Amino acid sequence: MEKESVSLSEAEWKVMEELWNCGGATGRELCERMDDRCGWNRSTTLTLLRRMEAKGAVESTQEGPVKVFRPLLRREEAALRETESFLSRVYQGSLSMMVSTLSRKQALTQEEIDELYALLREAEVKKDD
Amino acid sequence: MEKESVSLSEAEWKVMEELWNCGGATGRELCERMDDRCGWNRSTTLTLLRRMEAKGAVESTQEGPVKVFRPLLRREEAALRETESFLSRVYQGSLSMMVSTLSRKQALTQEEIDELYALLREAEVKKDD
DNA sequence: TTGGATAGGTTACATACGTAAACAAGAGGA
DNA sequence: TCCTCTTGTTTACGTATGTAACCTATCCAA
Repeated sequence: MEKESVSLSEAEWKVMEELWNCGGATGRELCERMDDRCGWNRSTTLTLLRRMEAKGAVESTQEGPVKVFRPLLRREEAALRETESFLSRVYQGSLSMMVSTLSRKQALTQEEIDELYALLREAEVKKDD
Repeated sequence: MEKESVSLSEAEWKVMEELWNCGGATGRELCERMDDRCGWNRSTTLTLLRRMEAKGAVESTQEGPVKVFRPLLRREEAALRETESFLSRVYQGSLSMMVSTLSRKQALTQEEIDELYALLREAEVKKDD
């Protein structure tokens, strides 16, 4: 329930991804998609959905003969939480240290660099509000 | 042994952090530090070291009466691997998407923005080599 | 009415992780 | 010599995670 404390495992992220993309889907639909995308067995998907409902990441409603699952977490919330935990674990919480590492390892393309410039400019403008 | 496939858990990262900082230390020293920093029991630290040795993240040598542990993974390698896995899990592999999210959530300080600019400039210069 | 498709629930099981108690072996002091 | 401190090893245990088989309730078509 405390959205705060909900954390998603690797596999759960994949399911959430689907849910975020479509807003909500029946168990059936989700099973099919996860099979397509990850080759999961139907049971696997349903088990994950059940666990995710238990931890408050999704909710489900019985609609006639089937269940419809919807995300309870917003993608950005989840991403932000995960990002913070990642940065603190690996880079002492410093985004700059992360980018610096990527740069040193030549892991930045020119495209990314350009996009980042654009983002930074935007971020600065926004600060002036 | 395949450094490629070694992945570190949250707790293991903390131990590696210590090892990276000092280059190597005896079990005793590590137990003390982890107790200081995380309040861990001696056994906890030693168990982690053993598991980490098993997965090839550290090595140990018997030196006289004690063991000395040293990191086998380089910090940057580990950080890079972890970063890639994180980005692909949460942001479809896109660093820009991550920064964009942080920016939208006002999670960037002016200092960070400045540092990032500097890093990007450096990265570009380096590309000209 | 009845047997196969459907949708979902229950149980299972191996591995990973956090955490530590219990145990053993060596070394130095009483 | 014997006890205790130190250092490390073994064993343990609950929870999380990935993965899925098996079971059950329904409902439709033959």
